[in-house]
Amino acid sequence: MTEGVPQQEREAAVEPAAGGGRGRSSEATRAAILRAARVRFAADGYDRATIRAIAADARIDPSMVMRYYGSKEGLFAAAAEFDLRLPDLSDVPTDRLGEALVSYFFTRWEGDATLPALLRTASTNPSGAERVRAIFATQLGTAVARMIADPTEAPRRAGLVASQLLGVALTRYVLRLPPMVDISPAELIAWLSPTIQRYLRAPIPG
Amino acid sequence: MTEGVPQQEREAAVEPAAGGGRGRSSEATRAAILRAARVRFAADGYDRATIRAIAADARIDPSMVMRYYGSKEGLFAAAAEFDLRLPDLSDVPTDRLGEALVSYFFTRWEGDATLPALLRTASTNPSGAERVRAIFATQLGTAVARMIADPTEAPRRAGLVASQLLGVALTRYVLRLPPMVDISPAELIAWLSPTIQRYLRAPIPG
DNA sequence: ACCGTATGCCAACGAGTGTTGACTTGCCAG
DNA sequence: CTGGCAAGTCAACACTCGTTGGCATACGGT
Repeated sequence: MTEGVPQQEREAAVEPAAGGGRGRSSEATRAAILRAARVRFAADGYDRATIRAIAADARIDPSMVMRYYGSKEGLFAAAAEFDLRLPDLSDVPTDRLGEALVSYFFTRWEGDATLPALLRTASTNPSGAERVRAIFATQLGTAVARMIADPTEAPRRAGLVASQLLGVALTRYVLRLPPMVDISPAELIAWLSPTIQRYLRAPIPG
Repeated sequence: MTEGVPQQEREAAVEPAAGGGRGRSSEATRAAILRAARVRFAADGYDRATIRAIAADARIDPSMVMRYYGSKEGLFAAAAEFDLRLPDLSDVPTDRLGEALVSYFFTRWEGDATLPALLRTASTNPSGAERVRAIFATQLGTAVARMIADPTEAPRRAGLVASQLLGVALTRYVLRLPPMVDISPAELIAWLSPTIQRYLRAPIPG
């Protein structure tokens, strides 16, 4: 009763015959494993997501996971390849950067369970936490740096932005606090935009 | 190399002889177990914190944990007994409620590792998540209800407040994003107070 | 002195984990 | 047709986990 994913209906549709020339379909199984791994890691986190369960979802033997990805850590590393895909916001008026960033993050997350997976894992797994640190330092940090005048303020402002956005992801997708689940994305965007806007552009308080 | 707590120096000082009348010191061991459990759960989360490790920290046999707390779930339930201890803010001017709440949460968290433990656990353990939901629905929800005019808005506003405050706890104490770790509590309070103030008191946007 | 009882330890069980190696199957080149 | 090779299966190993029951020990009351 602690399962995150129903046991039935695993890997419904598979590619009939992947393109390539030689070698039957090793790339297809590789992809199937990765897909199943993403779902399981997302639902259960690193520790509770077992290789056996992932293999069962992908309808292959657990040993194939080892053959293709070396170890559970290796599989997770491949599954958690994560690109925020932050768009270019250079033509957004500076007083609407907050709204643009919040709106984008929502369109990105509502259909992709990778971020909750990352949060779930990073909470208990040191290498998962390191990965989140790297993602936000490089991707969000550099994006924020382009939005502000003094680049030395970028890390601090990016940290504040992350604290609010990850807080929403945590309460809405992971903890599932009812008020945060029930609220509509539009209303949430309206509430959050001024916050992010201030973290990005307001003068440093003191 | 995945250990959260160094193996040495476990349970340094123990009460020489707890007060009571009969029965040597069962209450002392009970407390020692609970203390060690809090540390381990805080550092490692529910899954990675093993009963054997907790028992070793408390310098007793794993079976004693079962005797006193029935099961690992029971131990966690006892260890995660969590009271936000929100103070009475009824005499705070309404335009400084945000600052008061943020300041309080900081004095509460900086010396107490229970909240990170709860977050770490709730991320992967369903009953842990349920506990967080209950805590914030009852404790924070009712506190917020007393701060606003229309009580029907309380859950939504409390959810928003939780998203920011838990986001800070997550990024500062669990993920340890460098910018959020390095920033001083005073500066963090200055940044966060307007956010919380708005979530508490601003008219609903639309 | 004795005994009941609470306190604690020890060894073990059963289940589940990641991981490994040897075996079987089916395809394509020669 | 035949040999080689990649894809996949199977059973098992070594380990750790939560949990259990039996056994030792030392206290307090009588």
